[in-house]
Amino acid sequence: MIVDRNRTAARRRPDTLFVGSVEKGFAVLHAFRTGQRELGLRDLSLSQISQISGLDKSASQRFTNTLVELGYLEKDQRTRRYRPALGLIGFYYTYMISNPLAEIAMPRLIEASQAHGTTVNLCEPVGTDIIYTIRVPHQKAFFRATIPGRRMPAFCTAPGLVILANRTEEEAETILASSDFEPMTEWTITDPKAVRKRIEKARREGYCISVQQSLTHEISTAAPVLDSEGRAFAAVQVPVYMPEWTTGMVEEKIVPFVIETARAISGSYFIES
Amino acid sequence: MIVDRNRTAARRRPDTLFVGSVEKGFAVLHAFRTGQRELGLRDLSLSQISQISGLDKSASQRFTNTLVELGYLEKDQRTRRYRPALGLIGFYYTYMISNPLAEIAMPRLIEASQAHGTTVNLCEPVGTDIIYTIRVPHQKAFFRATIPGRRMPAFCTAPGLVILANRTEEEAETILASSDFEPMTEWTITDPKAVRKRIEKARREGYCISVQQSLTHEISTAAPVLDSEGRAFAAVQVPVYMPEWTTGMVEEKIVPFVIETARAISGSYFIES
DNA sequence: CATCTTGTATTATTATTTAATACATGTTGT
DNA sequence: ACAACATGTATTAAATAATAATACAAGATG
Repeated sequence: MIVDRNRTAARRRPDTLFVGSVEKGFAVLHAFRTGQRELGLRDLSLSQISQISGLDKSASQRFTNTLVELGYLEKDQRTRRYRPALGLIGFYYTYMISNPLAEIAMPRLIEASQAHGTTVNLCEPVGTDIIYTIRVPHQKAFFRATIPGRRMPAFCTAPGLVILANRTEEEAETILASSDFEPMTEWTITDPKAVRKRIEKARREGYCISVQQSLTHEISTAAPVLDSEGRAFAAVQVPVYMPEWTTGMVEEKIVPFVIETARAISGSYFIES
Repeated sequence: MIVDRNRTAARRRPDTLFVGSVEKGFAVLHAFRTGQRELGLRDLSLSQISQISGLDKSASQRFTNTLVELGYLEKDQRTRRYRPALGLIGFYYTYMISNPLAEIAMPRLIEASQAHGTTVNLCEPVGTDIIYTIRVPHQKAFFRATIPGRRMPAFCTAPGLVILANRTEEEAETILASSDFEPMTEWTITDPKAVRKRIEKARREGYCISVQQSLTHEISTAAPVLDSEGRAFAAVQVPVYMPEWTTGMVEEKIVPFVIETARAISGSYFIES
């Protein structure tokens, strides 16, 4: 994330209610996600933070120092490198505890996971991406794929497609228009036409199965969580792995309870609000 | 969290590398945790944010606006109230993905959960508290008790005590000295002498069982994750509930695999570093 | 051992944040 | 239904607090 230095100029009216220092602080934290994803680095030096965040050396220094003092970064005195600190995870709790969807979904996801012996996840859409908000892990998997908060493009994931399928035509098109269609695996379908066909299929069938679209060996199944108008605002997702599983087995054993779980959450949420 | 307005004066040397605006931004986010815990509020009005954070009206306005623009808060245009937004949960991922302990622990926790049919958690210490960093849920429980990022006082939780038991005398004393010994349930042991006895017991036995100390009906079992010097830097914890479980059953069925899982994580971590 | 890169500390400058204020909108009680 | 109050929003002059330049120290590299 490169901070827009001329934010005020770029906006219609200079936003005097926007505190740039806050954005810059987050830009530093954000550098760690980028650094991990693009360079595979767990910790970053000051100059790396500077490069990735786009902040100059002095700014990196000040914001990094600030974040260390606040407990959101920690510094290895030996290597002089920084890494995310424990203070960060409190924000997950803050979000979840005030999230009515999570409260309703959690027991249902746990129940489904236990009853069917698989991992069961909840996803919520953000821009062109989906985020895994709740994970109830049940098999070992790639470490990345077991952590809540992971972000994936909507266009190549079952939960993303199933949410797009249950939005208005315009909404879906807007999201697709700003998607980058970068492949995640060698099997990722990146042709926009093919992606649209998958969305149509998901709309007709009420669920979506993705094979190795975002992770090798993974068969991902998802069904939408709908509000009272039938608009998707979340998805239940279950991953299983090849070669133990085939799409045939998934259709028989996984699809029904994924749909059922998503429907149960939709129903409870409807009553709540 | 009340922001120290005279931070520079309060510190030995005025810290020119500390950006106060960042702290204030986090103070606003922090207000939501406090608001939820102390007032049970899911969303907050501007004036509530102002009251809880200690920032004045203007500051609350600016920082709240900023956080909304950055996607860390969302505003209900109807009620004009704010609540934590999805952007926040990315920080959990950022922390976890760069955390070697988590990577080692995750598959072991999943395995243990599956093998023994219980929830299995990992906790890390912060100041006088412990934080649940990984949760592998397996039974339904209080919603709060299923969310990673939850913070609890060390003195009244099995993982907290078992970590204190495997620190130096001074370290443990320092932490206890700044603990507030506020009871969490009507059975919480708050007498410092009794707490020290529990720590000694945990040190001798290598594990700790807590009955209804932080949550009613909960029997909590924990064992320490140790570094090569024998210092605890995390704990494996398993909660079960009364009356289905008794301490006798826990000693027989739970304790052995909690110790075993913690030991396995310690061992792998040792090899890694 | 010299050269380069990276991290740390200090400062004058000014741009950004600030707090006061005024206005708009909503809420409450009689 | 209206008045009185509380709360939210927008604007601005003033000055503090953040900034970026610079110098120095400490490692890394060849």
